[in-house]
Amino acid sequence: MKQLGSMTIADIAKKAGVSTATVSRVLSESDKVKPSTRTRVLDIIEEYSYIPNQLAQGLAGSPTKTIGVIIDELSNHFFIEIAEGVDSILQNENYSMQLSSSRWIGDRELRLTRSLLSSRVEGVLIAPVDPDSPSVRLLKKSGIPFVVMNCSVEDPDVAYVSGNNRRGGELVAEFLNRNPREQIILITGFPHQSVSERLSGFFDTLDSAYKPIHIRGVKTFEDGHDLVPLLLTRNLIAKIKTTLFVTNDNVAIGITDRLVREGVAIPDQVTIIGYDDIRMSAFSRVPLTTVSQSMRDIGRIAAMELLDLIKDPKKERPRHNIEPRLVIRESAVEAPSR
Amino acid sequence: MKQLGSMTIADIAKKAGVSTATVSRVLSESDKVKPSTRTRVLDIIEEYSYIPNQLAQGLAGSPTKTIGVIIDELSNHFFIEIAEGVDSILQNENYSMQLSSSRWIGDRELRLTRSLLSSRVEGVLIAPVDPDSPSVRLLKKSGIPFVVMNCSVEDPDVAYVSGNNRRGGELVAEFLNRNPREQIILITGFPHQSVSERLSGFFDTLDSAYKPIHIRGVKTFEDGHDLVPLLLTRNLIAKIKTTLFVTNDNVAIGITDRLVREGVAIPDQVTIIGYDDIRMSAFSRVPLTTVSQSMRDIGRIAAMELLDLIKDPKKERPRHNIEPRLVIRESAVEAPSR
DNA sequence: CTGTTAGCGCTTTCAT
DNA sequence: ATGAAAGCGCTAACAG
Repeated sequence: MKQLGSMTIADIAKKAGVSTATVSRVLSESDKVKPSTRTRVLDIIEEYSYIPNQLAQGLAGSPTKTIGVIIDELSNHFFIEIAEGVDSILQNENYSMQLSSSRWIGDRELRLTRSLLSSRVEGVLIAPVDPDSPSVRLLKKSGIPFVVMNCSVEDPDVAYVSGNNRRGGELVAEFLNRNPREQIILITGFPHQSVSERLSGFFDTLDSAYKPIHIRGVKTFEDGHDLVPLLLTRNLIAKIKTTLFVTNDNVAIGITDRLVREGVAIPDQVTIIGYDDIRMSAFSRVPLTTVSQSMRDIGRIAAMELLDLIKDPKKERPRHNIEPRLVIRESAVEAPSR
Repeated sequence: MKQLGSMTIADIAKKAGVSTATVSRVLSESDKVKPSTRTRVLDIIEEYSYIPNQLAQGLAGSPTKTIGVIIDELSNHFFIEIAEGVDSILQNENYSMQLSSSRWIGDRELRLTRSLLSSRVEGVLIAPVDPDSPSVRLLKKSGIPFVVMNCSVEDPDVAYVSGNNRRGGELVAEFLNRNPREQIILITGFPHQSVSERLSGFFDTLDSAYKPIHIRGVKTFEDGHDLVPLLLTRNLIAKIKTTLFVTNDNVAIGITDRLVREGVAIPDQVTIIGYDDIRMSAFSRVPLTTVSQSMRDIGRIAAMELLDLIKDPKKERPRHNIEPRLVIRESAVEAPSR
């Protein structure tokens, strides 16, 4: 017996005493096959556990039933939750997802995009490093259906699903205006459109008396952890009543943990507001007050829209801005104490 | 100009005034091309942003440079950390990974496996629902290089990388023997080989005076959360000094959080020991004492072994049992109080 | 160094 | 209802 995987449709055809065309027909569920021969073929297929070669199928023109998904980080719960949302939709439609991570590297993102195009996925979902990145331009040029996640794109010809980041920033500023503090420190990680939007909403709304300090490049749990000593010595957050607005829950959780270890009182002395509301945020050292934008929804909506676009490519490009809301937990509470 | 993606090697060949073979050669970096024609071809490729069709390449025999990865859950940090480890290795070797989740459903796992085989990945990494699942048998039959993760397999012909789960269970039991408590409750989720092994190591080592209660089917953060009221009323854990051994950190974190909310003192009244040491465990409501088995290492080692296996398919199948260690944090401390 | 050509495994008219 | 045959886009001998 031939090695599994090297068996071809021709082998099956021969054993069943039919032509390859017929085998192909039973494979594609086409009903134009006499039931008796159909079952005969199916039996042979079963007997030899024959698996059709997807490459050949794709090349010969049948749809690959695969969509590509590119996210920025595997190790960031934010993106994983998006991927879950996507997965949950695709599974119903019997599509499979090809997931990969750009690691925030534009070049890698472009390579991944090329690779997806070249493997003839039917569509792609991408959370790009930049809304105007080469990969997005490539996708547009390619004509393949795609939707951008976690970015809003100017170009009306590209579909996207994003949180309303400006609004999120405003929510935080409003909270701060209601609950004044002596000092505000902004902590951000990768420079990304979503972050700038959050900040611009934030600054436009914040009482102008505030002069927030801005610390950049803080990207991970560990970075957050390591930042705390600096905050303590340089920004005197143990003396000055401070609010930390951290534009990424992962980092906020790291900071919170270290702050607790250092004996800083949260939220009395230091108040922390995160962004994203990843699942962990409710369970962290001090449950995190944060801006919630359901990532699962972003993933789900993006996937549904993509599927629609695949069915009808000339459909108008949908553009979603999911409304965020501020979830108050323990790290920063509404204090009518003024 | 042709639509990007429908452009073929023949089009490029014609425009460059060479044969398809030559274009193919410059594509494959083969050095047997005169530099001048090489650059000419490259220019044309650039100009039209031609991307070769991977399906055709694969069909025609060139390696796909892709490996398939099947995990049980996307939403479980345990598996994500494995995937990260895998990704970190593959990226260096310029392989890409096709990641998908079985959702603990054997049938889905089998479908995914079939799909991977049928798309001619060069190898697969799988964390199977069961070490003896149909997918593993299929993989073996297929002759494709693969390594099982998070399971140990009897069959000496299959490679695996797993934690030493028995030993992990022993570590917990030893801790309990050293730090006696009035009541022990075992909390497990999906029935899985890794869990049974943990339990058997645990029971074999635990002082026989203990009669642990066993609660099954607790699978997620939320499940853990929701279990607490029951523990309180049915098992009186607020009265009886209890240790909870939870074989999955996700669940342990959920339980811990709820316990804190309910005002139960950890670790004085209730002590919690988890398993896995996912990254979050250090940052959770009460930092978790847990059995650590570096998942990133499991992923990394599995990926390296797979790559080796791809290079030399007749190589002996490696079998790794990663040694675990107990990480003491705040949810259960070593108490010389006896 | 480069071109010709025969497949790779499957789908899909077009006949029958 | 089924078969024959022409591709799908690319690679890999084999010639030259």
